[in-house]
Amino acid sequence: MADRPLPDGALDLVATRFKIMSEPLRLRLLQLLQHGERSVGELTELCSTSQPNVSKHLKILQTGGLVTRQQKGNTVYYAIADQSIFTLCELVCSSIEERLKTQAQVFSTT
Amino acid sequence: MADRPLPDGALDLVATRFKIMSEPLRLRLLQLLQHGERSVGELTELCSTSQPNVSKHLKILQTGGLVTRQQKGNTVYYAIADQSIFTLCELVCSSIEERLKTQAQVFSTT
DNA sequence: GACAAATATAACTATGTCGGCATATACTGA
DNA sequence: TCAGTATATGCCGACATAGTTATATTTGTC
Repeated sequence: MADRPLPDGALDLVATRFKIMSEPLRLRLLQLLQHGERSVGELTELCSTSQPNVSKHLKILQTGGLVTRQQKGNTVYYAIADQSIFTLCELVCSSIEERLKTQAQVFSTT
Repeated sequence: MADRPLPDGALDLVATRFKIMSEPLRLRLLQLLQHGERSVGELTELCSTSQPNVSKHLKILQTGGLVTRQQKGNTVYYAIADQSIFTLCELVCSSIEERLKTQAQVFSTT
């Protein structure tokens, strides 16, 4: 609720965070990790895309601090690093839902 | 708090919203509109970029439903359509802040 | 050490996006 | 109607990004 404008350099940081979350596959990965860590192999199976592609996106998520990486023996497990991610998604979902409802009403002029 | 996963097609919609908010200039425009409508000319002056560029980004914001457009005579006023935008930004800011603090602690091993 | 499995990286292509410039459109007033 | 102002659009070049394929790297097993 603080009314301070975003600090000057902060705009870029915030934009970067949003950009990381602006790819459907990355959102899907986050969603798959929501209830616990998963290996790259598991994620690849669940995403119907190539393993290199999954690795690349996981790296982006990790670099952005959204996900943590832990190696156990031969396999690597990724996990959510920041639960606020899901709050963001819920907020956006609600906003979109409301907008679509409003748009829909335009057509139901009884 | 609902624990339902995002509906299937929703991922793309959410990603699209995040993508719209992933450009510094667009965030800047939203910030400038936070306390009331502004004309394209005003926004252009405050953004140190070209007027066509501002118009283009405003169109993207409008198409995404983040901003409304109202024409009064010769000038066009844009305004925030969805206040939840700022909640998103604050959440991201807090998250980044916390992460940076954590990273900073690594260096202060007294 | 040799092999197999899991993950990461590199090189490439195709597509998307930003910003600038020129220009078109819309409105106002004389 | 003509000039002037405000905004939008089209085109272009530079650059970033997603996905694929091939390959490298790491780890565990024999």
